[in-house]
Amino acid sequence: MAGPSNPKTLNKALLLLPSQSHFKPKSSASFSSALTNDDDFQDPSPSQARLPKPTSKIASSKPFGPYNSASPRTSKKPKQHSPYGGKENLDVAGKCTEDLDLGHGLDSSRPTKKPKQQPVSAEKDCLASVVVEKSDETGKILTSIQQNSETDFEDLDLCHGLDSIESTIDCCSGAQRTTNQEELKRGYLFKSIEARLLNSNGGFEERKEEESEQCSELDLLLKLCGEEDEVDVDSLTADSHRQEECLGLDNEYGLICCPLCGADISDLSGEMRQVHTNECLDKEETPTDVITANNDVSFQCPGQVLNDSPCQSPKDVVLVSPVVEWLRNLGLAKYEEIFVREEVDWDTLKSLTEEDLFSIGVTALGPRKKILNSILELRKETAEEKVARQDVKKIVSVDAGTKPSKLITDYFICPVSERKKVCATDRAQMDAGRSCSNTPCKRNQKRNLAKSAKSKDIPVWCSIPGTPFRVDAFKYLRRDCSHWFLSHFHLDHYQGLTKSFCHGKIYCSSITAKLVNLKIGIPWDMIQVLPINQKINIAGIDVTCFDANHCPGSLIILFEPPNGKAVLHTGDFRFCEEMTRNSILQTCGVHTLILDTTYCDPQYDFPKQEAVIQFVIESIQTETFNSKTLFLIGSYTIGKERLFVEVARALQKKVYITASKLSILECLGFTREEMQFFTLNEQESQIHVVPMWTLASFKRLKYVSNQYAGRYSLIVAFSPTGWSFGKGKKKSTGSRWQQGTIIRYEVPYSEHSSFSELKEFVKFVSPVNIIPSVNNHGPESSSAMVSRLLD
DNA sequence: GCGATCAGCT
DNA sequence: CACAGCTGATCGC
Repeated sequence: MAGPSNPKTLNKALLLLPSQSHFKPKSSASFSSALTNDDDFQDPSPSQARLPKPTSKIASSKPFGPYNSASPRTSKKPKQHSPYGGKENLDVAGKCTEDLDLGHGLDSSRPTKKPKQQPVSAEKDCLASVVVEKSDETGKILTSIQQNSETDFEDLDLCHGLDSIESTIDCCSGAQRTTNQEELKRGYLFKSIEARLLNSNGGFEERKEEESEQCSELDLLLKLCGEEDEVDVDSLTADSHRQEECLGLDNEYGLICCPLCGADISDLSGEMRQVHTNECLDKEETPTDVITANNDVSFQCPGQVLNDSPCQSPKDVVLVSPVVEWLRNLGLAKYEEIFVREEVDWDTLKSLTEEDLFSIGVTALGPRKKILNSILELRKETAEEKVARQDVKKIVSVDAGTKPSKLITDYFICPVSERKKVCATDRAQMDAGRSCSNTPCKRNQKRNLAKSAKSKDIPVWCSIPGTPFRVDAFKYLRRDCSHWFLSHFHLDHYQGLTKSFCHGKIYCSSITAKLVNLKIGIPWDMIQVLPINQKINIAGIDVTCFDANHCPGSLIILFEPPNGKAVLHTGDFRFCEEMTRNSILQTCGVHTLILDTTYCDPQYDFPKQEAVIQFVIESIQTETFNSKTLFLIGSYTIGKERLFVEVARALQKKVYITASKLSILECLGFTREEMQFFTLNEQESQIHVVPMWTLASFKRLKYVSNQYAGRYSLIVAFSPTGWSFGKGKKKSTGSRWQQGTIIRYEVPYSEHSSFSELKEFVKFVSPVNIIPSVNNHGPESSSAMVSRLLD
């Protein structure tokens, strides 16, 4: 493995852009000359033919805002609230029109929600010291991070008689460290473009080489670490579940055994037992009847003698005793007070989780495990009773066709409170399974097929091996999971999440949490906010989140299950150098990397965001003296904010946003200063932030143009997307399109990693196993992507 | 009538 | 091609 960064690779893209004459912002003269030519495209490119031809329908369309996302063809209802109109406005405006004054700009006296910014713990990481110990005898290198005294020093035992080298992150950051810390202080997202651009010039390159020198020792260490975990290309695409091995716990008081491998799993939480057993099941393909036939459920392993431990007889424990009596039976009378205070009744008791116990004050490991074990028994018994009363066939038919692990799932039953609810989604899935034969409509059959497929196949990149967790898997809601992580608030990741969600807890960043609450209506008590750069424990598994540098609130999540095989899920991310300086990422030793492979192809080697931002700034700057030019900057629901915020900052101009956009921006942790860059008064700015699809076609742009016919004579639109740097557009940093008085730039502003960034990240993480999460249509495409990354 | 979901579209 | 999203139609409750 090479060092954390390769200066040449990093700067290649940056150097590309300024010299591209093709992509240089046109001067005012160029824009003006455009005005004299009324004909269609002046600057055609190979894919021009794909653009829709302008039609005459536009003029006759119903009233809707110039930036309405609806096409003129489909817009039927006049929903106008502002020039932007449309559903987007109604969605949020419906909730907040009263406190949004569309006629005025951003009134500083208006109470604006100002969410606290994410804790800037990356800074802390920069300061964390690194202790590097080197063994002359074994050649083994161990890097351990001292941070918050939470460091696990267990591994240090592996090294003895070592020459200790103490170094700090400084060795890696050098002169840049100060800059980085200052930048971080300004919040994670919006760094000074000026500072960044300075870095992107020669100074940056020189500094990079310097760093490279200084880091050579660290590079060597990392390289050696990498060699310990050599990548086995053959195994890269293997089913991640199969790679999990059963833990052979050596516990002389073994209370509960895995029914498959025989390992003592009494130390694991209920969910972890479920995970363990599921994995054994997947691995060994043990006949399921071993489990299901055993209605009198015990934790006996096949061929094993049941442990006769006194505290594991559920029937003894239950005895219709009240909670206090139950506690006393467990020898945990000292917790009576807590349980009484928290009003834990018998039903509540059965739904308690490890986190609950922690939060009410049962923090000691021993009692906690004892209680959990016993609760598990209680649940099991309740489930048995329920199953005996119910029509078993019905349940079996629902599960028919699912993997054997489904049956094991029932073995380690979910909390009672959750099972009691029959969720809409589950009902839908059950219906889908039942009603195939009685739906004559072709479309219904199709839909049902899709649904039953959905209920079966959870993509490998949504399940975290070794844990009971799912990531961005709301399309695959199932009752066998109660921990649902959401990496960021983009539709393709939260799809399936509705306000009727009742499958457990949602884990996400604070920004995402606000949006999930605001836009979907998920109540706060179903959301757990995850801190950044701080290890926490969820259901017995260490979880650490990092800023993914994708959209605001996006996370990279590190899972460290008890089996020692760490899983790093990138969600959607754009690699940046700061990631390589993160001490936790440097040392966690990733086994499985679930990777955002959106641009996993060498053709996608677009420039750094800073360079693109600078291009847009310069383009606007050259023309802003002309008050009859309207600038449009495309944006997603969330995403691409940095572009227009930096434009506003550099030009010291406000940008116009819609009310709905404002309500979203208010969730994103902008500073008061940054919020001042936005205005709801379209008269106040000639720079407008609009939904991306407004810029998608000239048809729509022409509609905008017509709406502003009196006020603006030229429209310059910036469509920021990584796809502008794709097939047929090689080595171009973007493309320019023109139709009459409308100019559209497709600028390669990407919030996903470029191909070279992906490679660099993979080198840095050095995982044993890679699972592509995008464009992964099966083993073939998956292994193709992986080999490209390792090439 | 409403929410959820899908196909079709950009 | 398809980032991430919008729309109307349809279905079930």
